[in-house]
Amino acid sequence: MSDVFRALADESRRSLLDALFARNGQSLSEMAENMPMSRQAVAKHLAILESANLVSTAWRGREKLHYLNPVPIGEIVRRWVGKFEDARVDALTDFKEQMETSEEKRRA
Amino acid sequence: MSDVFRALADESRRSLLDALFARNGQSLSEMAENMPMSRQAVAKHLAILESANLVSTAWRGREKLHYLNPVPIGEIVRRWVGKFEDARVDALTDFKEQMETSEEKRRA
DNA sequence: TTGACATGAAACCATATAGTTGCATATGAG
DNA sequence: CTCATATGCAACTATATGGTTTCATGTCAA
Repeated sequence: MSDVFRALADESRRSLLDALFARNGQSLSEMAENMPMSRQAVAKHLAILESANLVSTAWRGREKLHYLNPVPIGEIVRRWVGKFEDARVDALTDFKEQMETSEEKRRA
Repeated sequence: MSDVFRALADESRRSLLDALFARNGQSLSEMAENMPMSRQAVAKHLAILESANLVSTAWRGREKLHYLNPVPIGEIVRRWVGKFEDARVDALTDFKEQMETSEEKRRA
């Protein structure tokens, strides 16, 4: 869970996921060509995505192919974030009430 | 967008959001009491959450009250993550096909 | 007014992170 | 076999990050 959020926190890594979304199964070299950094840097990012289970890999000869992970880790994120969305209306209510209370106090 | 993911990347900040989910409208001091770090550290975390628009604040006298932001930033995250979930099945298919191709090649 | 309380701000420190370069290893092609 | 290609690994650097401590400011209450 923590790994997933930390993996997604980096813009370069989100770009890599976008690249795989556009074309799945790319090799490291392929992906590195489209990133403004060294191959080694890209390899590190991909390793982080892999250990967060957002990407899975398969070797084909000397190429390491990268795939968006079929395991729906995204569900975890959605559920966690969704929990706060469910509280949205109540939060707004509480907020407004608080502002009014504050306003009454100020006038008194 | 980037701010949101970076804000959510830290465990302490997710705890603070959880705390506000449990009881909305807490003051800085209140929140700091339940965190294993100094008040100043908590203030920094809350500032980050605020600038990512995940939390909004209102002053009541000398207290600064914190609220889960009614603006549904979560939607952004859900939509971004959801995009990849939509690709889930295709990714799996591509992956399997790739593995089979690879297998045939190996045997050949 | 005075003092206690709530927050803000700044300097500082240790570690984590994102990147680099250089070299080693493994595999496919000729 | 030999060489070019694809990746891995390790050392190193700069900056970002999360935390601390100290001090300043603002507000309520007696």
